[in-house]
Amino acid sequence: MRISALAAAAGLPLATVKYYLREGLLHPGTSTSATQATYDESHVRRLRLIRALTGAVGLSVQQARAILALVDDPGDDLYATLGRAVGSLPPTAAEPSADDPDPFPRARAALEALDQVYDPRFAAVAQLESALAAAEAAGMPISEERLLEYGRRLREIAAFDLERMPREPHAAVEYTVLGTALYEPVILALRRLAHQDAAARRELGA
Amino acid sequence: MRISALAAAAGLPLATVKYYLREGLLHPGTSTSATQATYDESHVRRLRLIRALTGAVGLSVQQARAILALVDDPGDDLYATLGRAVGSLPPTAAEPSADDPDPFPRARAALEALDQVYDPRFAAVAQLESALAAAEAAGMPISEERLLEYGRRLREIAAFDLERMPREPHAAVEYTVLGTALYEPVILALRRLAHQDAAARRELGA
DNA sequence: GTGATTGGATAGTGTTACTCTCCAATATTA
DNA sequence: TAATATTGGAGAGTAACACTATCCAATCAC
Repeated sequence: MRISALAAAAGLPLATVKYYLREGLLHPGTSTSATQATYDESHVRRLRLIRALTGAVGLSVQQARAILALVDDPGDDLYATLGRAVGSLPPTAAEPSADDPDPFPRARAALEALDQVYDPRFAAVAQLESALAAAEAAGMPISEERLLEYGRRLREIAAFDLERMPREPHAAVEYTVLGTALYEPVILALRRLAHQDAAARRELGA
Repeated sequence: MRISALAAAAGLPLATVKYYLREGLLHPGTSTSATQATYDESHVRRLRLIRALTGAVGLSVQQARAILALVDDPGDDLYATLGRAVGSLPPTAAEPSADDPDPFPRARAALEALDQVYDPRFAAVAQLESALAAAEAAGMPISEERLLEYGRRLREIAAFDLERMPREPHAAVEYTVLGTALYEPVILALRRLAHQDAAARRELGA
């Protein structure tokens, strides 16, 4: 398959495929001469994955590259790889000042209340802190009761996810990293729809 | 309070405050002369809300304006207002072609399986469809089992949210719209942390 | 052999979220 | 009161981003 066929197969403009190639999101094809290279199914699949990440998940090209790099070439430590993956997912929280003895007080309290591991190096901790701080600044702080409720339900979801993780290490990383990213929009949409469903039932029932 | 004091109180550059004023996110102060106006606490609070929405929630200025307009001036129909609010939240899904008899097959099937209302006019339906399609395109389709599990947990969360909705209509709209937007980053962070917690426990336990 | 296509590079485009500069009209301060 | 600073308002400038377009000589396909 030449490049124009690849673009057609993925339903993308040729210029865009060249762009992804240039940006290193898509691995090069096999050169057959100075002005020719061939591409295969793996390139088509990769383009679909790139579009899923930059489209529905809403990643920037940079962030998508970081995630893809992790999937392509994971470390042997799932925990650390997952940490790095989460770090390259939005929202990107600001780095804490290095000398702050307690840079994430809200997140630490939350995790203690939930009886979960608190590791300030993990990017999601900073994300949680800034999300809690934002809710607070906006005049809608999250009560401990709400936090416990959310935390409990999400731990149930996470347990479900973990149960279904493939055994084989490379597949496990791919599943975990992509599952974190790809299923998040589904989760948000489902919550919004659950709200709508509840509101509709209330409207009709009252 | 003059504009520079307002900017200082909100911790923002003066130019940025002027920008939000120009863009209509922040209501004007009370003019006291041709080159003077005064601002009060409501302006400080509004700036904090704007930053929460554009920062942690990740809205664009356009999207934040749409959300704020809804909070300022909601219709009397909570269901419809919630629908409009969700429509202005990311991710923005493409409009379906008007003549398609079944524009959201995956979302429809999902909602039927969950025994929830299916209303194709609701923006979250399109969002769910594109999220499911993206997961599928990326080679990680969501099984019905997973959908049921996620849907059930998120309905529990939504029920909790609804229980705590204020009775007074204006407050209810504000709670619903801002709660949808502001708590989403918290939910994502909690899921990521639950994964991390589970992975850490497994690492140590094994 | 001739016109189309290729890989590769460079430059241009439209959008977004600020940020800067300027201005004359006021305020504040000395 | 005179010198200095600040204000509201408008316009232009900027940096990042995700493409998109143009160009080129080398090579294909017919």
